[in-house]
Amino acid sequence: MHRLADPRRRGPARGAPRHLALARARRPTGARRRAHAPAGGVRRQDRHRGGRVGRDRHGPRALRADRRCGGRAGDPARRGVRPAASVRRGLAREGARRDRAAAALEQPLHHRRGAARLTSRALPRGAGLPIICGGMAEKRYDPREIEPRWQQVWASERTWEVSNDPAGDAGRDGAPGPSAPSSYVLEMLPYPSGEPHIGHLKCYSVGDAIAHFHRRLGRRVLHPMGYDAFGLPAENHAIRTGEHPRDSTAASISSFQRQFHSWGISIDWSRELATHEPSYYRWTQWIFLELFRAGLAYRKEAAVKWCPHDQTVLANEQVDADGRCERCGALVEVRQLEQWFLRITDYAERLLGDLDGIDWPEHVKTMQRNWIGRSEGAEVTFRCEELSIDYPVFTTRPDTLFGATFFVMAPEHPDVLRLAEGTPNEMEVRAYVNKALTETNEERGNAEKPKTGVPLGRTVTNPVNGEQLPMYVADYVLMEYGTGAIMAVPAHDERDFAFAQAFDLPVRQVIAPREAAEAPEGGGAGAAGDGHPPEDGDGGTARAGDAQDGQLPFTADGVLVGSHPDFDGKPNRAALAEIVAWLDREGKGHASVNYRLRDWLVSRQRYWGCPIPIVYCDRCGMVPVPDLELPVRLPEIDDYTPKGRSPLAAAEDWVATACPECGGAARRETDTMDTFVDSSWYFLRYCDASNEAAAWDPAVLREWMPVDQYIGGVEHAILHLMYARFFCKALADLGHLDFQEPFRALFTQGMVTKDGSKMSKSRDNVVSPAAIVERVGSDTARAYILFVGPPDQDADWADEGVEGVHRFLSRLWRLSAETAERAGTPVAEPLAPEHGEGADLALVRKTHWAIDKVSGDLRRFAFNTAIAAVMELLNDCSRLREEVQLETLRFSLATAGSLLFPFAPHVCADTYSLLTGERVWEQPWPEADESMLESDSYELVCQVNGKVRDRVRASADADPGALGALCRAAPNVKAHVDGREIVKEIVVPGKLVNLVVR
RNA sequence: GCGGCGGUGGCGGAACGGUAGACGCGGGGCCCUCAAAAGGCCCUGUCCGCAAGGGCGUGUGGGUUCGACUCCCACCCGCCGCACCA
Repeated sequence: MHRLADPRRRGPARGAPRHLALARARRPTGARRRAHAPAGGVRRQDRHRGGRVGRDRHGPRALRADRRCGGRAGDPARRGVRPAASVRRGLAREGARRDRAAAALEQPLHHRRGAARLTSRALPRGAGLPIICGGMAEKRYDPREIEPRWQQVWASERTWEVSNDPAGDAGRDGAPGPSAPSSYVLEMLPYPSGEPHIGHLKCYSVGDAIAHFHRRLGRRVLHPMGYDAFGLPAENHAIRTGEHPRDSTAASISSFQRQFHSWGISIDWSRELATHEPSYYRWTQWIFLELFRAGLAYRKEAAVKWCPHDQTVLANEQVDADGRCERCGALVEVRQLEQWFLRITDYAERLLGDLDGIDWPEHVKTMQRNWIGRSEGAEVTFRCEELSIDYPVFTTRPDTLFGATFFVMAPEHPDVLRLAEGTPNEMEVRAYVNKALTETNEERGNAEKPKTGVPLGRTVTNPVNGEQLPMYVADYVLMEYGTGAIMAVPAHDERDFAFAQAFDLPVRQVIAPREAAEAPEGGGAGAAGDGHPPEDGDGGTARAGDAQDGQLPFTADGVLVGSHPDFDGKPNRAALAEIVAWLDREGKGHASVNYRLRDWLVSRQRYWGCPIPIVYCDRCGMVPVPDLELPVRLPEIDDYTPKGRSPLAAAEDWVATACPECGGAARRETDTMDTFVDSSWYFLRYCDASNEAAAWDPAVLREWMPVDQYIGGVEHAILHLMYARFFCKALADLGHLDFQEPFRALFTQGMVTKDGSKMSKSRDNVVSPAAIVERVGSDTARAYILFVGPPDQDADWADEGVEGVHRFLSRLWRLSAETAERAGTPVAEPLAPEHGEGADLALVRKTHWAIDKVSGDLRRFAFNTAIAAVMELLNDCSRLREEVQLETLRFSLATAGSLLFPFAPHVCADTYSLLTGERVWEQPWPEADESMLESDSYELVCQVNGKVRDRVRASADADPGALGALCRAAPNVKAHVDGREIVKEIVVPGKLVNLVVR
């Protein structure tokens, strides 16, 4: 229920010395107060101001006790009934809070008396005496005063903290009861490098709006924050400047903390974490070992992507389409190295299938599906008789097996040199392989490039017909996909066709377009051209160099020809399944599914990352560090310069250790983990952030997980989101979690651009959030960024638009403050005449309309239209201010503040408090009165042949016949009908009437 | 090439198949002022018209419908992701 009474409802006048409370509530702040601030107050503030990660935290229990001492014991009954006493108490509390908050503020003392009290807060620091006109002070919206004041309240009261025990928060004001549903609202944790940018502001503005909305819908909301603190930028900075990554990271983290506070984001700071703290990465290491023990983390030598600039290997996902390092842009090389991998491919099928059950944007799901790249087909074995080696190949087109005319292997294929050995082509093959391996992805990975390759001088047997196919090595075949070898069917594959043309190889068509195949013998269907399809047997073989009149390669579906009597004439899709079954029976192949997804390479030869907790012992091999010895701490080193091996190798004392199994001399693993490992489980840790005995307590996780709403940029659509999903599934399989998907719903916010292009230092178009907040306040900045357009789309930053939103907030504050002053005592339930009529009714209706509109818009992330609706409401308040009763105005303005609170919390907390004496965040979300959403008459649109010709007033309960008559009678309708025959009359009650005339 | 998203005033953007352009910016006019800032009021898709009113308008061309920004088909343009994936 909406706490604010609809002014139409009359209640008994509240007695009570509210004015006393008011006087305290309004007591202006002053610099002198700081000196006299109660010790308790100061202590509380200090506890929060630093906010350094890893500081001593006071547990929830201590916190609750603290609060009770303040006489704020629970009052569950408050939600239902609202005795006047509670109003008084609330206001008294407000006064005390303001006193406490005052300590941080600098206000000239002479602003502290009498009629100027509102003004005193409103004037900028250092301004002279307020301008008094007609006994009423001019009011001015001053976010620089308002925002810190409310931030202080939220910080000192730890307003946004939630306990893991559903009963644990029951004592606090506005807190939902123990039976309240929980809600986990999470924005992707920031990477602390430098200062927050405007994209952070957008992301956290979206998340905060959702968090506030959920809270006020009565849910217990978990809304935590942390820092993804390991990573290359901090390390590269260290290489340049010598500053320890820990120091530059700490500086950046405190800058993020400061700004998050100044933005007024409602964060539960008691759960703050940073992934570089031993108390966190201890559990990252534990998870790694769990995966290791389960065989999901393993070492293997492989051709891996190597960044020559960062001197480290990269995950496939960290190499962009041009073959460049995602971080530094250097061209990536391929190296054969032994590295750590996580077996994400084991989860490919589930990662794909489970996408169907989560509420994510379609384009993100699509990206993940593409990335997993599932292909169904068959694995078929080709045998090289000379060397007696079987070569399985994967194909999605086993229906074209009879059209295979050659066989190609990737240059990286381990057998290539062996196959060529002793053949006349040996030297040529060697040269080709060397060249291919040193080429960049960019040079090699271009489909437009002419096909190159070298014959291996060997053949393999096509299992379906025993034919000998010449073998080639060519760089268009990739080692990473399938088996690194393919059967080539030039007639039905564009790449094979191009290769066949370049090497003048046979092309044999085995699938013909349906219509051509069905055409009578010798008929001029022409689709397959002369000589195609072949009559019988293999008459369809031609040289690729022959004229093909553009018919080949033919990659569409059709019917089989020239294959095998059992299959010829059948549609290829049907034949495909039969051929696979036949291969299976004959032991020559079997159905198979292939994925583009590769295992996740997680080791990095860098310093600033989580150490891999493995020890190498000559006797025992790879030995995991025992759980009790975790964390394996990152050692101190002096030289971060990349040398192609991990900088940790230089820390000799650290590397040398005893084998946990045999006690003998052993060496530590010196690689660190990819930072994406750190961020693949942080959302679990928030739930139980101070647990020192385990990464989490599964019972606690049950309370919060999975995340109800996850928010972040699309740039993480593949990497982070895929890895986090993988971790959940793997940890669930190991019995540590009882859910499969970490993020029930996902929202991806668009970029913030300036003048249409991405903000960047080189373009010199960076808008700094700190500067904006300094100039116009965080409410304006946050509301603007949500107002400028749909949050999932890119938004262009325009300073003029910011001014517009600032004007809006100014008007809201000013009108509210004036109204509050005019009305005198703030009342939680503004009283007004029993009924409304005229302007009062209109404004009350508009208010309920706004409640309905904003509620609906919030549910669908349409923040821009939600804010627009409040603007409309305020415009009406402003327009009707002289015509409506004071209580109506108070009701509408308070509601406006209530609805806008999720987007502009400080100013709304302020106006709501001025008008009602209440704290808006403790109020339930308003509910629209259905009966106020429709009026008893409306404007009926009158159309003739679909064109609007007139508008008339219609009564809401008029029946369709009456509406038709009303329309026909409308003057301008008459003019357009003009004696013509009305052939049809469409009546849409509540909307319009359309007359069809001839 | 494949997949996804989008194309509406001078600009950002609104519109369950039912009054296209909410809200904001920008622009114009006026009020307040000695003046300005701030604020307030009015106008603002386009063309014709003194007006009433009318014509034209949501990338293009078709279609469905009493009625289409919205649904269907074909195309053009832009952005994003993937791409020699067998």
